[in-house]
Amino acid sequence: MPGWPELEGPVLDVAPRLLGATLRHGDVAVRLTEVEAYDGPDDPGSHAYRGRTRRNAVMFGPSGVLYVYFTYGMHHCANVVVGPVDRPSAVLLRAGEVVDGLASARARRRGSDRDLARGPARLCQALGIDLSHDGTDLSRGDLTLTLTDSPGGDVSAGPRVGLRQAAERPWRFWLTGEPTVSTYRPAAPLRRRPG
DNA sequence: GTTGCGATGCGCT
DNA sequence: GCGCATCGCAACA
Repeated sequence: MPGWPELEGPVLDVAPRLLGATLRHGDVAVRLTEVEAYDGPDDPGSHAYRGRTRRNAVMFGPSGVLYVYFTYGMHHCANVVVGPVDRPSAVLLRAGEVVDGLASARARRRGSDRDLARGPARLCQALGIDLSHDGTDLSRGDLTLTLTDSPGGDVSAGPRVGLRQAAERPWRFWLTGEPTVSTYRPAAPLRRRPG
């Protein structure tokens, strides 16, 4: 199947081009301000690094599809699938600015407007995205991605957030100076519980 | 602004 | 069983 031509290139090229794009679900729209690249077969930090499983299956499909996963027992995170079929790459949507449907987004989340979609799980919450949206084609329907020619600002790059594997790769991209970009927190070593 | 830590359930070894 | 592409809250600066 065709996929989405603008998203077919290498993930490191495509990821920064998603900055400034708009993800809309129903009446809520978010302008993306921070994203992170995952390059399946060569990336120890990627869900697809160890091959295809039930969870990561949509990463192996056509570009322009949403990959949603559930983590920490309570949070959802959303990615845009990128690259050709069988190259399981994706771009994690880390943060954005709510540009439409503010009332609906506020109803789903507590906190300041700036924080509504600041962080990958918050972004999903503000947009009402969950596992039922895994595999959704973003080119049509109720959940859509609209690309932009210009991100609307300078792009910065730096280390990925929250990973223990290959976090040092500078594969996180954000719009310089945007207040909605999530605060950087490196992955912490796990402490073993006593007993 | 920062750091520390518990919540909570599923995917994977 | 272990670990997680996280968050919110408390405490501190």
